[in-house]
Amino acid sequence: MAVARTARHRWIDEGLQALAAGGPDAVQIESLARALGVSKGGFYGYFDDRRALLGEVLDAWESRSTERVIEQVEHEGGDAMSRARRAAELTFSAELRPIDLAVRDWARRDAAVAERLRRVDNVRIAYLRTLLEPVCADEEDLEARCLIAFSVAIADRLIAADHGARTRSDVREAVRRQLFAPAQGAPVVLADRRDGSLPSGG
Amino acid sequence: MAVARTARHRWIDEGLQALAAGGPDAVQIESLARALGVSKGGFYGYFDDRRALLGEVLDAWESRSTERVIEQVEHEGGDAMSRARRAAELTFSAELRPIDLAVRDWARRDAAVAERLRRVDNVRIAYLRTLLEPVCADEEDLEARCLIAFSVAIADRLIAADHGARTRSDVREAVRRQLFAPAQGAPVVLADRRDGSLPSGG
DNA sequence: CAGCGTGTGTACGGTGCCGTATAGAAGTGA
DNA sequence: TCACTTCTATACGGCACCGTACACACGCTG
Repeated sequence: MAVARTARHRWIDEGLQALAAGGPDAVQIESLARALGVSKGGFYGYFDDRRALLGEVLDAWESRSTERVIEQVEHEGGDAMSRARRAAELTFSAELRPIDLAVRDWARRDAAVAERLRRVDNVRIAYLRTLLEPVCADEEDLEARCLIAFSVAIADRLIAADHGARTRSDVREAVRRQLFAPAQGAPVVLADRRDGSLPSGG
Repeated sequence: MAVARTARHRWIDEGLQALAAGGPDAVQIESLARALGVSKGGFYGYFDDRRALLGEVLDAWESRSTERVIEQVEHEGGDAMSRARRAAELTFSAELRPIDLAVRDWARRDAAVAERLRRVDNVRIAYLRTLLEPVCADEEDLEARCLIAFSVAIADRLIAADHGARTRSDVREAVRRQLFAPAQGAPVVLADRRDGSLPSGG
């Protein structure tokens, strides 16, 4: 059996990069082949067609941006605010963020992609809820804060506006403090859980 | 002089629709021609090439989503919160929102588009500042609230997550109330300006 | 060193789009 | 009615991409 000269996963990785850089339309077999330094000859040995590759590209993105991130964050530990920041860092890292944005745009015009994105976002928000729950007054407050946190994280690179003397990073930090500030109506015992421990659920 | 059978602006309008539906790559001359029920023959009488059309499509979007919106909102009046809601409604209307999102995605890979978007977003945020300024404790608070408001408005259709029993609209309303709640350190006189009047600047 | 299987390079037909050329149709003015 | 101008339909060459066909080359296996 001859050795695989261009491994299957290299097509997927290259596909992820193309998706990040130019959206699904930019995931072109001949273009990926050029980037890999090969011809497209071998591609159809691994994948049925272009659609099949796009599906596997989405699979790869889905697993990398949910399970792997949460496992990593929980493994590192820390209080709720620093875990939230770490989760955001990992989820919206330099490699994953552009893919995330490309998938969101894609989801606007492809129902199957939208369904995948819904699964991913629900996993992410469920995790975010566990981090924000201790400082919130009630469920409505919790949902509002989750939506804010998630929206700011996503829209960050989509918004082009300036903020006077402040940098975007300054403003984000202010938002973060506000998000983790105890609600006026929240129980003091919860508001004081600054060590990041979750309510023991009793 | 013969009458224009397919007016110039019809190409631009159709281009806006195509941009909204499928991004800049979907703004194809032959495709627009089919949608207009003509052939592409006449197109090159109005525009040099495809790039020229895309430029004018962006011009149209830019003017419709800044000046026209603000004029309309100021004309209708109301307090700050309802004016903010109205501005969001107009800016992110059923026709304009998909264009907005498409332009944001486009701006990630085209510097000229990014520069246009920056202009547009700065106009929008400058207006938003005038609405939020009365309830804010300081400039940092103001910038944070502006970023939140803008991010939630933009990310709304990009986020696919559910919110348990609540609808997205419920959660957005909760965010809105929080955004317009007077800051704990804010001057009472400003917090009470619920009629929407701006500080007279003295 | 043969013989084989697997991955790859190259070539091909098909399709869809861009931009140009050119002829014709539709309206205008004498 | 007859030029004349202006817009449009059609046809064309060029290009880039998809998916297939086929032949070659590598590297195992005996």
